[in-house]
Parts: sequence; structure tokens; C-alpha cells
Amino acid sequence: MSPAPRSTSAHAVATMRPFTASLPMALLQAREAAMKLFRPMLADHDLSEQQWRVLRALAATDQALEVGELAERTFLLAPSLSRILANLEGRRLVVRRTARHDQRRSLIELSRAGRTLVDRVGPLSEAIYNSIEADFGSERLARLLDELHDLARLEADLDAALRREAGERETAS
Amino acid sequence: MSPAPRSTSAHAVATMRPFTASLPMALLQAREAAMKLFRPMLADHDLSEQQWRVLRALAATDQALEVGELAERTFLLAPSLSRILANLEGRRLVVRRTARHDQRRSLIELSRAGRTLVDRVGPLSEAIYNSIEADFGSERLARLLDELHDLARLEADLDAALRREAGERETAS
DNA sequence: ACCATATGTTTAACATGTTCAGCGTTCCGG
DNA sequence: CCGGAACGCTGAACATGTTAAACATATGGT
Repeated sequence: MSPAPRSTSAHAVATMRPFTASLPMALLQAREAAMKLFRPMLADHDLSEQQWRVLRALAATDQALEVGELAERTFLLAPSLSRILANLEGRRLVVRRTARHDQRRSLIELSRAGRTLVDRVGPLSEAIYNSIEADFGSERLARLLDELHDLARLEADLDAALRREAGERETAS
Repeated sequence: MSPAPRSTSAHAVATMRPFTASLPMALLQAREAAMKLFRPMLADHDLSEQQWRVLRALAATDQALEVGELAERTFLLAPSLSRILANLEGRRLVVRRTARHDQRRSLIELSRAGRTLVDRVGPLSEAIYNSIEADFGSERLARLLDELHDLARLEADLDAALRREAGERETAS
């Protein structure tokens, strides 16, 4: 056992998890370290990480996507995506049209220039990813991804449960 | 086997990793899902996630920290931390003084009000963390943290190696 | 002592994250 | 039909992420 902290021992911090052992911190750190590898390459093509996510998601399908669908696939919130699409549209990398059956919805797809850009950047991105996979181990990485997906699902369930409780307290009042 | 995509098969996307299997995406998703659990509680105390990180780091030690040291411990970039400290200082949650031996450096420590706030929020934060740990499994979570730390270290090494290469090309020209 | 350089921190500028409000459409009950 | 509730998206406001530049202070060589 390590000795207790000194002048803080009367405070709540004494019972708090050490900083580096915090799950959100570990996830943040691992992600930031990963993105540091990709960012310079993306910057060479004037793309932010999020812009690349959008282009990648559009390239992964051959049909136009609604903004909402795109938001889910890229894990971007609607207001962020809205700005990003305005940018990409201005640069002629994506094309927008209005859905015929529902005038509220926009349909987004890659322009020819957008597709060309994805074809150029994609292999560079894969190369970086492959070097991570090679160093960390392919199977080990696959296991880690499984654990992360499980964790995310569990957290989402927990969130839903907490919101349900809160909603019931709301209703009861 | 699922059928191959149609009109995209001539493009680089055909060789790209599926979206959800991407490591940065999985890390992002797991982290966002986790933070969604903490954010409402922090918002009740008018704290952002980052502001809480700073207060927590300060509470974890009993001495004043230099801004640079604080940046490392909280994984915040200097410009972000600078703004956050201006905010926390304005709210009298932290106190700043200039280091005597080096006028460039600021020393930051919790105010009495800051410590009181940490004492109040800390247990709530721990409670949420414990519910995640309980659901996911304590040992399993510990293993996941180990893997994440390993991954982050490896990525940092890779980054250093790539920068060294780039530096050498620079020097050679 | 002086000056060039390095270092710690802050500013600036732009993109994104986050929450809430607003604007058109669509849907549905009466 | 019609009027209100729900929906899809955008705008606004503020905080943070990211990079580059600016600022003030330190440091070392001459």
C-alpha cells in the first residue's frame, strides 16, 4: 500500500481515482496519439479530421445520404455537420440536393472531385493505419476494437437507463 | 459474404477499412458515450469536462503547479488551458501567482472555493465511474486501460519515428 | 554588459463540440 | 381540410481544439 496523500487527506480527492487511471483520459490519450499520426497527412490535402470522416462515409456507399444518416455514421452532431457540409459544398467536394418525397431533407453525395480526392487520400490513410496495426498486433487490435465497441454499447445502455430514471422523476412531480 | 459495393469498386474505397472498424472511431465513440454520462452532472455545477480535469489535477496534488505541468497532466494544449485558467481564475476557483525564480512561469493552485467544489463534485464523479466499472467488470476494465496505455505509448513512438524521418529529409535538402 | 536565441505563456484565427432556439415541412387528430 | 405537434435541418452563442504568431522573460556566448 502506498502512503496516503498529506494535506489533502481530509478531502474527497483522497477517495478519487488517480488521474491517469481514468477511462475517459485513457481513451482521449489513445485517440489523440492516433490522430497526431493522421493529421499532418490530411493537412497536406487541406482536410480536417472531421471533413475526412464525412468524405469517407460518403465514399463508403454509392448512394446519396441524408444529413441525419450522415451524422449518425460519422458520429458528428447535426450543427457541426451542417457547417462542415457548407464548407465541403463550397469547395465543390460534395453535392447537395433536396429529397423529392420530403422537402425537409437534403441528400448529399460526393462530387467527381470529391471522389478523386478520396481516391488519393484513402491509400495514405490506410498506410498509416496499417503501420499502427503492424506495431500493435493485428489480433490484439481486433480484440481491443471489440472491447471498445462493447464498452460503448454498455455506456449507451447506462445512459438510457439514467435518462429513463430522470424522466420518471420528472413525470412524478 | 456480403456482395461487393457496386459503382465504387473501381475506387480506393474498395480497399479501405470499414468505417466502424476504424480505431479512431471506436475510441471516439467509447469516449463520447462515457462523457455523456458525466456531462449532465458537471453541468449542474457549471463545469465543462475540461474545467473539471483542471480542478481534478490541482486537487490531486497539494502544491501549486506551473501551467506547463498542468497542461501535461490534463492533456490540454497550452492555448486551451490558458483560456480555461482565465475562466476559472475569474470565478475564483483557482489562484495564480508568478514564480519567484522565473517570472515567465505562473503557479496555479486551488482556492478554498475550488477545493470545496472538488469535494462536492468528486464523489458524484466517482459514483458514475463506479457504475461503469460495475457493468463492464473491474478486471476487464483494468485490462482495457492497460491496452489503451500501451497503444498510446506505441502511437507516440511511431509519431516520434515519423517526425525523425521527416526531420532528416529536411536536413538533407 | 550585450545580443541572439531559447523558453513559458498568451493571442489570434479558424474549425469543431455542445446546447438551445428558430425556421420550414410534414404528419396527424379532430 | 386545418391547426398543432413532431421532425429535419440550420443559426446562434459560447467553450475548446489546433496551428501559428506574438510577448515577455531567461540563458548563454562573446
